[in-house]
Amino acid sequence: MSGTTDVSRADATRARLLEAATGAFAEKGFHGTTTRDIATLAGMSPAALYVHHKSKEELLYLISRTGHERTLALVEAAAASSEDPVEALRRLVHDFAADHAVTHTGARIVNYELAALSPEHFAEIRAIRQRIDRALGDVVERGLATGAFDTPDPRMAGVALLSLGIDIARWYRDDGSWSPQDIGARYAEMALRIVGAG
Amino acid sequence: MSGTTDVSRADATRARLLEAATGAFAEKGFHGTTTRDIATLAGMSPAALYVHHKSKEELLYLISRTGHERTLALVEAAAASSEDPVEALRRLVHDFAADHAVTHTGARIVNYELAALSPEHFAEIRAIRQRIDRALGDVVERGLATGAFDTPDPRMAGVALLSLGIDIARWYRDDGSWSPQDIGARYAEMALRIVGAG
DNA sequence: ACTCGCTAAGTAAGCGCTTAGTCACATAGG
DNA sequence: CCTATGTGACTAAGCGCTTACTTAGCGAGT
Repeated sequence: MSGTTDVSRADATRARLLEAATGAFAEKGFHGTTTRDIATLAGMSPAALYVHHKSKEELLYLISRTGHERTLALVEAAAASSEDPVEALRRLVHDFAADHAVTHTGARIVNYELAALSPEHFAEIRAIRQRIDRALGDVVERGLATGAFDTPDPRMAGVALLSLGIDIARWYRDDGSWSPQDIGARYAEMALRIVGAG
Repeated sequence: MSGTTDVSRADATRARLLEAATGAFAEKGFHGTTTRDIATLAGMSPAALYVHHKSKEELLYLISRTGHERTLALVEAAAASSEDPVEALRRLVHDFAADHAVTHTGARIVNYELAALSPEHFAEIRAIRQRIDRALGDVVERGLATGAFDTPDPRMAGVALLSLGIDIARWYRDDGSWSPQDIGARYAEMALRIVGAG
């Protein structure tokens, strides 16, 4: 009982530190954030960070890996959600865009702080990104194969679709007038126009 | 004459420092770049930077302002290049996308290092960005007014068009297989599909 | 029941190092 | 001699991270 309590308390502290790091990295970038910033945001002393994590870079890696894995799961689920390429792509772009809006702080780190990762961590993350690209590319190819899509350069269209979603992390603000669901729905329609479905 | 020579030599040195800073900021970010990185890249001693520039932030500001002014000029020229909204938008997106590919190092700083600017410099830059947004928005509105475009949410379509171009700065590599002209042409076609022209 | 030693969580202080920026001085052209 | 250009040596401040230490809760031995 008490053991369990201790473990969950430690986990909560780790999570607080990760949340603090996410906010700070998203706002000021990895190199613009100090370990004191993170500790202060989490309401702890600078040394507490090192009780729970090996280094500042490890915090970045954990945030980046978690975010990438969530996105990969979301994209693969959407790709497999329907036999119909139109419906699969609609859901993929909808969920991808809405997720980038909801988790825009994390998504900012995921997409714009890759260069601050260690070479080993970067290699691991890059592999996940390639799986995301492939899942999207497969849906586009399915649509071309069935004749549902019509685009002169499918690979470039795929890059553009990803850009649309990723860039949301750059411009989205919580106090804006568009909800993540609005954005997801509109972006899904734009995506279908881009690939010539309709 | 010799006075002129001296001035142009100084200008060349300033330009070398700006180029070095552009490369370093684009690769490692403003906070991840040291003044020694910049000076070394420019082939000078660390102190030489301060002969020609007030601070590291001033370098960022100069790079950012120059880049934004170039983009604004390009966008306004494209918007005014044709009475036909379809042709104006085609040229705008083509030039915007191709320029982000050609100048991707500078464009990366322009779009992803805004938070590192001083508050005063940021305010100035933001004003330029708003003029860019407005120029694009005007073209989209013209297309809607003439019935050439058809889109349920023109403001969101405008944001998406900008995202398409801006995100090129994130993924474009000089050794890739697509030329800036290829990208510009394909992206212009995708843009017209997004706004429902066609 | 009650110490005792063990462990995990957390901190105050500060180490070794790097940072942006400064300054006295050297050099060269006029 | 004067000004513009550039440098090596320097400084104050801030960085990531470590260390020595405190505190609190736990099971084991008696």
